[in-house]
Amino acid sequence: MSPAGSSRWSPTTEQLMILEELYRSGIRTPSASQIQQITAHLSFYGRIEGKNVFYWFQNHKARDRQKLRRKLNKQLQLQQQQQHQHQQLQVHQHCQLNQDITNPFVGNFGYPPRSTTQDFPFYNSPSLLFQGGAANTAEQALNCKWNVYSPQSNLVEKKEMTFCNYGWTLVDVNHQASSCCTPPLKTLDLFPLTATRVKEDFTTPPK
Amino acid sequence: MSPAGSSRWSPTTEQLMILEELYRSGIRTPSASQIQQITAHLSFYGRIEGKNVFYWFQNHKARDRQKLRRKLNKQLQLQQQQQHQHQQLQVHQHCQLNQDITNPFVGNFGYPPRSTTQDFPFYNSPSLLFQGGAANTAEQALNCKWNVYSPQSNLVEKKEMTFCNYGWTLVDVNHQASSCCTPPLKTLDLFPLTATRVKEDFTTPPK
DNA sequence: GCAAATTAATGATTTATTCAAG
DNA sequence: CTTGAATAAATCATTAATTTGC
Repeated sequence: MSPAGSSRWSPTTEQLMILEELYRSGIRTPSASQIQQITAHLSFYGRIEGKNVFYWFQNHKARDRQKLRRKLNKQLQLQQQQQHQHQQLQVHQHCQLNQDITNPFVGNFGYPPRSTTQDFPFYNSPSLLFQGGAANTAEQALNCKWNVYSPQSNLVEKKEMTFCNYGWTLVDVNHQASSCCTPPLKTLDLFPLTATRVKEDFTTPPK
Repeated sequence: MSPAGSSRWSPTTEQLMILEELYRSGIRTPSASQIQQITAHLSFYGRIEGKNVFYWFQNHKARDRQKLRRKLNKQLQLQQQQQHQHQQLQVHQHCQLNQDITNPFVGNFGYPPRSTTQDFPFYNSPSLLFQGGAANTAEQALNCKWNVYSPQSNLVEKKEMTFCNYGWTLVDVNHQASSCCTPPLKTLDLFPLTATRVKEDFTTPPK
């Protein structure tokens, strides 16, 4: 398939399933640390990098919106056609609606309140300096260490995660408050493999 | 001004002058390594990070295009007004020009041929791990070392630059072909402090 | 069945827009 | 009002599906 590494990443089925599960569970714009965790987790199922995760969510979100827009446009067109018929029947006057039906940008979808997150977005963000340990496929108790370089503080922070109980646990390495949106030393429920919540409709109301 | 570091970067006058000089000299979308070099250079004049340089060029380019577009639009509007007057005088017929004057996207500005550069763009790119040396303001012979982490090769490459003869020289650290657009071991002319070329018009013809 | 040729999906970049600090 | 920062939209480019002729 990929002789000596093809040019672009192709998600494996398992990776894709997990990504979609995360998306369904509400994740849209994962923070840098979330991306790190997701990447670490998914790298168990095949080659993957943080930027792939970043791009995946960006694209998936965008194309979701796109799909919704098109659907709404069709509905609008239908509605207007019906209105038109009505008008022809009722013989009514000038109704030069200035709504551009062909313009795909109709719905003003509710952007989430611009994140005041302290977590810098991925592309400003730490590069992941894996120090091995992730490729250790022999052991069941996987452990994943990496460094996070914060260009803001100019510091390198050590990170570590352990795979246990069929889930990843973040290990507190240097006991300092991680100043991250997710509290440290807690089992992150990023990977609800026991998926119960399947919200197919994520049409959060705009504004 | 900035008690313990204000939230966003403000370029110093010198930094700004150099950035503008670089821009005038033709740089629009600096590669990762260019950003590193520029950042290293400018950090001599004040606190600065790679992302600042990245954003600066992005914004400057965008707002330049914006300015040009507005100018062209005004010209077009004037032209059309004049045409309109002509038409009224010459009493001529249907001339429903389908050019949308209000549409700000008029000029098809010549995007540079999509970079086939091997150099990954900045946000996929190395974070700059400065290892000190840049703050050594006492000595005239400045030396600047840093590491470049490539998420693609998962390798960390050592880099080094030395300030001498009123310019920066890239030092070849590990003797491997840097596989970078600029040949190593050569004085980079990124900072033409002896600026002679002042091309105010960068209207490269489209396509 | 099976490749070459087309088309559809989708990963990766770049540009446009928006927000808010100063 | 200017402009650094962040995000969304548009675009490009490559891979996968699918069709087509044999």
